[in-house]
Amino acid sequence: MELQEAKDRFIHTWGTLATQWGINRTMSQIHALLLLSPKSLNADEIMEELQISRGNVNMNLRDLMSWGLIYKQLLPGERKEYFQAEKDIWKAARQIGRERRRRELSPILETMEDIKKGVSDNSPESAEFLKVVNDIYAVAGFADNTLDLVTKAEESWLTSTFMKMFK
Amino acid sequence: MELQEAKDRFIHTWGTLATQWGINRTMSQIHALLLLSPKSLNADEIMEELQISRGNVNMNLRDLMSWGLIYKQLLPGERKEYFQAEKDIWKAARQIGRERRRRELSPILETMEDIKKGVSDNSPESAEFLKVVNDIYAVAGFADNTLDLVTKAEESWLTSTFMKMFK
DNA sequence: GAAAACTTTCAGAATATTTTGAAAATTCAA
DNA sequence: TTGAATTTTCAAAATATTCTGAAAGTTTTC
Repeated sequence: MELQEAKDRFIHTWGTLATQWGINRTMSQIHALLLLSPKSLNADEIMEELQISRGNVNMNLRDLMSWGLIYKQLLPGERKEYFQAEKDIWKAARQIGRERRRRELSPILETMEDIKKGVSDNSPESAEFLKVVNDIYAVAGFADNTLDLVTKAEESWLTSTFMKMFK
Repeated sequence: MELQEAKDRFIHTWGTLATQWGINRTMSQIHALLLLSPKSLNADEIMEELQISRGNVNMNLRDLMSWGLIYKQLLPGERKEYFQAEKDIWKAARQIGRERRRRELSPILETMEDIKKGVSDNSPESAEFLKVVNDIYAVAGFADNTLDLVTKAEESWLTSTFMKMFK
C-alpha cells in the first residue's frame, strides 16, 4: 500500500466512522486531512484536495474551530487564512469530551431538573414517573462527572495511574 | 404542570436530545414511552400513542431490542407481542456503553490496525503518518478500556467507590 | 477610496434518512 | 389444512440534512 493510498483510506474511513457518531462526513474528512498534513492548509487547498465547494469548506472549518479541534493561522505575508489541526490527539480527545459534555449531557441534566420541579403532586403515579426522571438524572450526572474528570486529566495520568488503578 | 403533560414533555425532549446523539428520534421516543409505561405495550398502542405508522414502530422496536434496551414479552392468552423497557436505568446505560463500544470503537481500532500493517516502508513521511494513526489507536483503545470497565461495574460501585476516589 | 483578494452567507439543488402503508410472510387456533 | 390475526418487508413519499455556487460582505493594499 502506497503512503498516499493509506492516507486516502484514513481520510475516507474517518469520514465514514464519523457519521455513526452523528458527525458530518465532510467535517471529519477535513479534520483528518489537517491531522495528516504537516503544513497548515488554506480553503482553496482543502477544496482541491477533497473536491468540495468553498461554502462547504468554510462552514465546516468554522464548526471544527468551535469544537476546538483546529486553529486558524495567519502566515506573515499571506492574505489567505491557513488552518492546522491540534496535533496532540489526547488533547483533541479531551476537547471532544468537553464539548460533548456541554452539548449533550448538560441539556439532559437541565431538562430533568426542570421536569422534577414541575411535578408537584405526590400521587403514586407521579412518584413512579419521578423515579425514572431521577434515575436518568443520576446516570447523566455520573457520565458528566466522569467525563469531566477524564477531560481534565493529563495524558500521562490517563495512561499510567488511571489504568493501573483498575487493573 | 399535569403529570401527563410532564410525561409528554419527557418523551418529546428525549426524542430531541437523541438526535444530537446520532440516534433516531422515533426510536428514542418509543424508548421513553416504554420507560414511563408501568405495563408493557403492543405495537398498536405505541402507534396510537405516538401517532406513527406500523412499519415505523416495528422497525424501531427491533432496533431497540438489538440495543438490549427493551424486551419482547408474550402475555398468556394474547396473540400480540408486548414490549417493555429495561427499567433499571443503570443497566440500560451500561448496555448502551457496551453497544457503542462494539459499534463505534471497535471499527476504529480495527481500521487503524489495518492501516498500520499496510504501511511498510520507513520513510520519514510514513513515520509521521504512522504517529497519527498510532495516537488515534491509543486514544480509542483508552476509551474502549474505560468503557469496558465502567460497563462491567455495578451501579453501587459506580456511585460510591468510583466517585469517592476522585473527590 | 477604489479595486483586488479573500471570506461569509444563504437560497436552492442534491443527497441521505426516515416514515408510510399496503402487500407479503408468518403464526396460530380451530 | 384454512383463514384470521399479527408481524415483517420494502418501494415510494415525506422530511431532514448537507452541499453548491454565486452574490454580498469584509479586509487589505495601493
